Amino acid sequence: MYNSEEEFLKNYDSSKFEKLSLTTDILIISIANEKVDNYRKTSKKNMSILLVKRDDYPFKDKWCLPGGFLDVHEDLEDAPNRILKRETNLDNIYLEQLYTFGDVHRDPRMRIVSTAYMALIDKNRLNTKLMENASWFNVSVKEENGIVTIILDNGKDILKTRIKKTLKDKTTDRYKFEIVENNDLAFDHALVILSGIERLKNKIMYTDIVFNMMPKEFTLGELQQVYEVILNKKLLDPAFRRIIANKVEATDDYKTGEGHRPSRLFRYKKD
Amino acid sequence: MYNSEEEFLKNYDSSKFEKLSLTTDILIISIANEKVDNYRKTSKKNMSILLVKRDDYPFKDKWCLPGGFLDVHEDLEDAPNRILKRETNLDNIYLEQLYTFGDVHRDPRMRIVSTAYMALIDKNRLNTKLMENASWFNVSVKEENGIVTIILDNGKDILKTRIKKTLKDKTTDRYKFEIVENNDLAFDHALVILSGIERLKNKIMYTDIVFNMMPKEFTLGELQQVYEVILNKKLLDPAFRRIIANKVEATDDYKTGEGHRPSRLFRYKKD
DNA sequence: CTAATAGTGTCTATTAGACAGTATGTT
DNA sequence: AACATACTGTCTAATAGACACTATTAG
Repeated sequence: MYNSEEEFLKNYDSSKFEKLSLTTDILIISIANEKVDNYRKTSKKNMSILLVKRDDYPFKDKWCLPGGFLDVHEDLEDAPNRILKRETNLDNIYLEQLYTFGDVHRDPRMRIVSTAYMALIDKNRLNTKLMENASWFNVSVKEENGIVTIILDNGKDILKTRIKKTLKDKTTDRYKFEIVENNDLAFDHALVILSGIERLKNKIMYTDIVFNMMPKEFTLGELQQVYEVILNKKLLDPAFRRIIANKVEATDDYKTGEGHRPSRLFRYKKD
Repeated sequence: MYNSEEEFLKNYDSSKFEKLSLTTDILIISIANEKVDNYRKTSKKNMSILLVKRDDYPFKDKWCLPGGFLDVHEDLEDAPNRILKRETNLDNIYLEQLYTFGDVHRDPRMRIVSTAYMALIDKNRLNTKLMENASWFNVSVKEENGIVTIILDNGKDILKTRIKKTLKDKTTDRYKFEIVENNDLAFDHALVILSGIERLKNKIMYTDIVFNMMPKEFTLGELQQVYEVILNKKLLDPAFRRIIANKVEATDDYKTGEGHRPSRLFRYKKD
């Protein structure tokens, strides 16, 4: 054969294995505020994700996650960052690899493996209009008897998916997801959405990732609401404040004009 | 353009995007027993991983993780299972996707993206000889000042790698790994090894994955040793027994002939 | 004044950490 | 008998859950 690595590489024929395409899909998660008519009540918070309406086959007119093909000359992580820049015009977005999906028939066109990422953003940072065909959808998740129902709502369209969730194995915390009902989401993107939501939920209590979705300054009530939206349950005030006490620092300002006692503004403590 | 999905798919030209190769690397982790000369002492346990010596370029004569190319006609998960079967002759091995590595220059031959998996096995299940060139290496990990030193030892070769570990971001628990020193491991496999070890370490306290590495019956002392090897620290007996109390059930048998009081045998409680 | 949220004190229950003690088979 | 490990009791510290109370503004 060859006598050195250089010689080997010079003669290497990369075509001997059949190649395939790799794409990236990105679940961009943020928090939406919904005004409530009662002037005293605080605005309701929702988890919201960015979807794009497909204007071409396959899955024409269905909604899907922003994504695209990995260029052969870019690092794997560069692809989601490039797409995030395109969709939001922002740099330095929190990005985390979620999972790589690679079933043979997940794309009807051809064999495509896709690495899914999750990005968290603070909507206040957005400084340009969304791309055409893109839209924020409020997310609501319900779980009953091992079936997760996800409802996505952008004010015009309401998308509904149901996913069966079963433990892969008693020894682990990993689930097998199977789409039971899905009409409006393209590809297997419902699975990516659920993976991301669960990842966020799991991590919120032992990391500081929420702060990637918060504005510079916020009240503890607002922060608690975000935790509650993500965890999908109410928290007790004193317990919550104990948990986040050493993650935040008080500013000298208050949020006033809310029809009730003003709330102190805090910021994320970085040191 | 096209008027239906069928028509679109019939005319789809999959060659318009440059394709690439995808491989799988598998970190197979198990527990090794090391006999101690003092007849009273219990045998020492080690974490051990399976490596393969490369007999071809690139990285000829270096050690690497078992792996291989993903076939265009198999699901992504099938590739690691196929390789596990080849290397161990076992089915139903605990397998978990770790991470997808895709830097442009991670393979000197060409652009290759690799999805890494972690497999956990109980060595007692092994019923055939290892493949030629394959060998179990005992693992020892030390962390000092953000530098992780991994030493792998199979009784003949001693491989040493040092990896710099820095938090990607204060808000998260994800680290950036950079290889600082590495002579004997091929590709970026040192990173895969560290990712897997850390994943196992993180999960051991809140899942039951250890039991994938345990024989059918074991003493609590043995089980505790495995926890200690993975966590890299001593545990207090009463605390340990509290934690695993409801995961195991006692058998009627004892392990005798050990030069000290016999220990009851337990098994994993599956219900 | 009142509705609505802000913010705190404190009791209790649960869990983790630590240490010391007793038990028992092998040589 | 002595060694090494098996196994348990109990005290203490730390943390989480629960409830009740006080504080403060816009209207």
